[in-house]
Amino acid sequence: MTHILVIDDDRQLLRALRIALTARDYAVTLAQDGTTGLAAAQRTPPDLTIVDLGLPDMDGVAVVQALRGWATAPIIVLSARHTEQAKIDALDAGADDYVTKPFGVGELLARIRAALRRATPTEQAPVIATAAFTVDLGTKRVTLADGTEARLTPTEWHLLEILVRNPDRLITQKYLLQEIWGPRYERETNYLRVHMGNLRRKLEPDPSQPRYLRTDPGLGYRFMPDE
Amino acid sequence: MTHILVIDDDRQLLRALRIALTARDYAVTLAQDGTTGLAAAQRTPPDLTIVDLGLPDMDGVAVVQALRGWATAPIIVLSARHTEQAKIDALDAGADDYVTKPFGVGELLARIRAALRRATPTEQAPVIATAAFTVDLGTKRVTLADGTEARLTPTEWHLLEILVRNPDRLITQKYLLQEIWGPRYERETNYLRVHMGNLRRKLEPDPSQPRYLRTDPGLGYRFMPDE
DNA sequence: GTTCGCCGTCAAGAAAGCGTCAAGATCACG
DNA sequence: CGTGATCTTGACGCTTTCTTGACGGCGAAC
Repeated sequence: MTHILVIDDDRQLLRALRIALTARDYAVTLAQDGTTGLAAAQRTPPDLTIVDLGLPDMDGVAVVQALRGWATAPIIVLSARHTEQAKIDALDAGADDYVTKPFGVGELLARIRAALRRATPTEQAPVIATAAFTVDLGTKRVTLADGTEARLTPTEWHLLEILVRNPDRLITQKYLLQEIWGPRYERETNYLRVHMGNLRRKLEPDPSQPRYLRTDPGLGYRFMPDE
Repeated sequence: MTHILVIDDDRQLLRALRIALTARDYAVTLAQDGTTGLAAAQRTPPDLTIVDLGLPDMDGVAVVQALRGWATAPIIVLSARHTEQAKIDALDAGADDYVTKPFGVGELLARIRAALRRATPTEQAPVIATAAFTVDLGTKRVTLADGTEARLTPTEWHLLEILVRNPDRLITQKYLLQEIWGPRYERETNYLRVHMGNLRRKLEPDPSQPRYLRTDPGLGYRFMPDE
């Protein structure tokens, strides 16, 4: 059954959503603030998350960012704010949709259907192995050839995850920057160079001669698995 | 470059969108009614389509359905209608998002980014093969007949990609210059000669007697596949 | 036969991109 | 409030790539 997590502090809205969603045969989890919501998401990862921007303990955008750190399931943001900048910020933080209150339940359900429809149904094998290191996307760990574990920073992990999920494929600098830092950082190719350098130092057998994390000058980077 | 198709009959809006989108480095195609829009989509499938619900010749929902018949690229619906049922119908027809007029351009751009972000990066990877080299447009790689990989510069790749996507078809110098360097460089045919020469040196079995990258004197170039 | 336009080639200087380093700035945590 | 980890930011050499101008070959027009 499709599992939906709702993070909102409006008890009345929570109740209405619970009824509407369970009636449509969704499994629903409710949370009234950001911290419990994130905890619930980590305990049992939902197939879709609905987040209110106006939470008592933290900003909704922060919740979206935290979720996007490890989850790929769709996120729909609810808000009473109508300002354009709020929408832009939430969407750029990684939200899939933004619905302004008040809204019709029917519309929200339709947007949920739309978001679920395009969600990748196939969670592929989350372990990528090379001769030099092994990446476990499930447990978020990288093990080196000698058995020791590589300690990656959040940014490094994010970078590695994108590359490793698309073996052999060229990932453009623009895409990486947008995905990791947001569209405003499209031109900060400095960031990429620094973090890619750190990543190579931790993973590559010979960091000065990258074997797995290759640069395509002027275009981007790519992860090259063993033959 | 990411390609966006806009189907709308509001000339003023079309103009505004064209300006905003091209400024963000999107390639834009405009259509003023459903039939020409669908034809344009079929001719060169866009990476994202924006459809107005109120078209002169057909209902926007019908356009969405027609597109969804064969295309998987994201669709964003624009509409002045605020009724909930209209939104539900459009979303259930296969639209990815629904934006009600009037809207801010910034918001639309953010929604475009969101839609493109989650678009399946696993779009089918066309591979063009000849006896001398193989071009993989998905991974952006060129392999020579002897199995080695050809290292192309960004400009060379750009040039090759355009030609190879249009086998047997003549591509004018003007088009190539506009596409790669921008409209101001229409007369710099020097650039083409130099880079085409480099490309031939890397790909052609006998660079002085081009077999695949042919010159049509005075007109332009064309890629000629085997047989 | 000459002239003209167009093309391919070459080489040198200019520009841009890359990896690296190190010094602040920022943040999380105790 | 201090500490350590992480991220940002700027600078530096180095290499690759692009631009730019010049040259000669070739064919068509005259």
